[in-house]
Amino acid sequence: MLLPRKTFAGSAVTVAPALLGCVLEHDTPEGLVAVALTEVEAYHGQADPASHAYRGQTPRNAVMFGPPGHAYVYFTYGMHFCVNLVCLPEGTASAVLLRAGRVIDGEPLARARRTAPGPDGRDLARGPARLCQALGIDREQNGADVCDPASPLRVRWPAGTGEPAGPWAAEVAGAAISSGPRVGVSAAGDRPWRFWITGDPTVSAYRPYAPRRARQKRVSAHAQSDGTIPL
DNA sequence: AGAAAGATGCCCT
DNA sequence: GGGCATCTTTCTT
Repeated sequence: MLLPRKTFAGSAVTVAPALLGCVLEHDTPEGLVAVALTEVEAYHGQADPASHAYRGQTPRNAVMFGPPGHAYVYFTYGMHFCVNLVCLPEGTASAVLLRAGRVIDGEPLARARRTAPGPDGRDLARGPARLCQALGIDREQNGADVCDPASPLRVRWPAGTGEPAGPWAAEVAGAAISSGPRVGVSAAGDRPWRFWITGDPTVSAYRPYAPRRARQKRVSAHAQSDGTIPL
């Protein structure tokens, strides 16, 4: 069961933790690879100095300003792709960067796509660029509608579940959610807009930008009944 | 026109 | 822990 578009109606900061535990799958001629999302980051559009949309709309970030529920894929460092899911209505830019996941389907294909898969499956999709590599996501998927059942790239609830009534999908499965500073972000690095499944081995190993006193903060207990985070 | 930096990952020491 | 690979966007750092 795919996530309905209204899942992406809120801002990235509220949508990001709700995506943890949900499944991103990419169906290609080579086969299907699916990952359960374990780590995400929110980028809050033009109000966020770290967002690609901070300085307004450009050809590159146009998808971020489009309707919610679409994939914004960008190329970086001359060799890597990263994928975001767009939030908020058309005309506004807010997106969730998908940083890591656990491969739950199509592991042989994911392993074949990765250049340095490592001995265990933990790092198959650990890190935003590795996640894209494992799933075979590149420029072709920029703008893809992840809410469309006919789309090769889509997002669904965990198997056998529907929309969680109160808590988030990851918590339905008994996991706790943590938040902390974003990775590689110098501007606004203090905002705890990185979310991950507590203790999950597939969460990327990078330290937060300002790690010294930026202690991890548990947000699960602070979540409101509608699944949003008080800011 | 040109340059600098970037929401990184890999491999080597 | 650090250098390298290597390209696109954006602004003239």
